[in-house]
Amino acid sequence: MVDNNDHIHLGRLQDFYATHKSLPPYAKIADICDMRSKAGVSKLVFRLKRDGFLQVAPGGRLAPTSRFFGRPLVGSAPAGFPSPAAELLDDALSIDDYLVEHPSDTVLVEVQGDSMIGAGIQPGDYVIVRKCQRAEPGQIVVAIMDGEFTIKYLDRDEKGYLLRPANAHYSLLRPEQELSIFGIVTGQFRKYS
Amino acid sequence: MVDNNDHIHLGRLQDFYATHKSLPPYAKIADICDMRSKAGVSKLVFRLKRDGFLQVAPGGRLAPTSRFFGRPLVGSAPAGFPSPAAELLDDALSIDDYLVEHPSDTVLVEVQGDSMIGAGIQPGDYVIVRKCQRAEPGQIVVAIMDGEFTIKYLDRDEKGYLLRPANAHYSLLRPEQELSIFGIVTGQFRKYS
DNA sequence: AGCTTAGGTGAACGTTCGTTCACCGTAAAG
DNA sequence: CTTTACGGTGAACGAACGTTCACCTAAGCT
Repeated sequence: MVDNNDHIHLGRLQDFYATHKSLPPYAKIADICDMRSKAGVSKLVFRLKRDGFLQVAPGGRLAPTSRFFGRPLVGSAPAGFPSPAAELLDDALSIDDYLVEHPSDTVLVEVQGDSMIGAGIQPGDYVIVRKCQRAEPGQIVVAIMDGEFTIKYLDRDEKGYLLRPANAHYSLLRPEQELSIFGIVTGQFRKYS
Repeated sequence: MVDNNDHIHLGRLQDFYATHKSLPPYAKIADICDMRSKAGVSKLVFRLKRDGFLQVAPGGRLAPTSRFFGRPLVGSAPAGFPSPAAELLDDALSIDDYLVEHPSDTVLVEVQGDSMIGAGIQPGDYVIVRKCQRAEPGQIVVAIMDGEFTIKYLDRDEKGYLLRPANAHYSLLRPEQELSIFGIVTGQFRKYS
């Protein structure tokens, strides 16, 4: 463990980033961390980079790493007591980052109907959809039928593609002529009031 | 509505930010957006600021606004064709903000087991848990039994509280003595590989 | 046609950036 | 009691920053 004040400085930076979604220039960091010289900041930044909290993004700007975000992820620890120490699992900074890999061509669609209830997709849920025309059998897709969105498994048999609901009360859909795919379902989320 | 290419440029910036958690300097933005001059970027940034996608953080750095993160929300529009124009209309929301109302006492728990499959909560999903000791019957809670997390409906009958799975293969759990509630499930999300 | 609007270009310019250097004070190690 | 290591200081400096300007081109309008 560290015996210096870097974790305090880091905390200040985390607060700033949480508020402004951006890291300030060195002069402002000095301000935030009660330092009086940019040279001190330069050394601080060196340490935080070395320790894996900061990195340099393309273009040269300072950027946070995944380690910069203290994110409470509690594992379903099978044994023992759920300790806060076991929280830090890596790789996702926020739910947004985890669910949306390509923001520019990703949209949300609200689920209507219970045709996918067997796949854990309920009415009122939102699905995260990456817009694209091509999809693989087995994927859950948003297709356009009769001008409406419909969410189904994409399947194919010897006669061609078909849309399969995850609900025994619905039947297979075989597109009349051409199947119009709006996008691929890459995620799903739901909120309990 | 816009008739220019700014939403494409914005998309590039969103992708960059999603990857690097930081906005690049103008020269790099020009690079990203296939522009050849910083002057063009300057005008682009002016427009994106005017339209509420960007702002200037303390220190003078460019920073995203909440609108920058808003994901286009495509309704299950019953009529008409889903036009890209309809997407950009203001129904944008940030998944984080939507799902997590109280960040300071909210944690994520990975779901293990299929005891809540009937409620659309599958193994591998994440549930958003607001830590608190009190819960109401009917809510989905994370309880601690034998040192392990367990996700169940909280119910109560004339004999007291009990934990009810959403899976016919599991049976009701009546806590031996005291029921230890870790938190209330306020949301759920899942990612498809 | 002629005019206007709007996005983009390329160069110039003053400002600000982050680095570097010698130096200071404290605290642990020899 | 030195010595060393380390975080921070203050000034100086070249490089990079974002703005500004005149100009270009294409599209829309009358």
